[in-house]
Amino acid sequence: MAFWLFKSEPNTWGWDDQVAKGDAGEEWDGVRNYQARNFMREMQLGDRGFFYHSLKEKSVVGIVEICATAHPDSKTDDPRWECVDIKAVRPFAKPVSLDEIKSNPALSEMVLVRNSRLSVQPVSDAEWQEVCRMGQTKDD
DNA sequence: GCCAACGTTGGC
DNA sequence: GCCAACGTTGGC
Repeated sequence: MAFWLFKSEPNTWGWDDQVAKGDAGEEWDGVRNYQARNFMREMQLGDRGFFYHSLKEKSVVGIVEICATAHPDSKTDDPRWECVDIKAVRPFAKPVSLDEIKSNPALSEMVLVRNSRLSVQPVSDAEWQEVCRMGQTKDD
């Protein structure tokens, strides 16, 4: 299984919106960046991801699961853009802030630290485990 | 609200 | 195909 990170502005599409969609999940639409799209094409059913709030919060707030693999983005007619569907799995007991991630040497190579602008990112196994530990949340 | 970093666009 | 100009993102 692979791990990912999805970034969103909470006032546009936040964790609470994602939870409201339940197990049906929702398209991760609106991505207009080739790197991010290519990562979504690699995603498999059952892969897990972090849900990250940018701007004021700057924290990983929960865990999501891929519930549909890449398909055309319904919000555009441009065939270049695809997206996956994700559903909320569980919130973090304790949100993990960007500051905490940056100050943890084990996470210094995270894409979130290296390239803060990429909205869909891969996360390594070790990083996944570490951030889950910091968030005091089991991924099962 | 500013600005640095990055990606995209379009003229040549 | 290069590169300058521009727009967007997101941390500060």
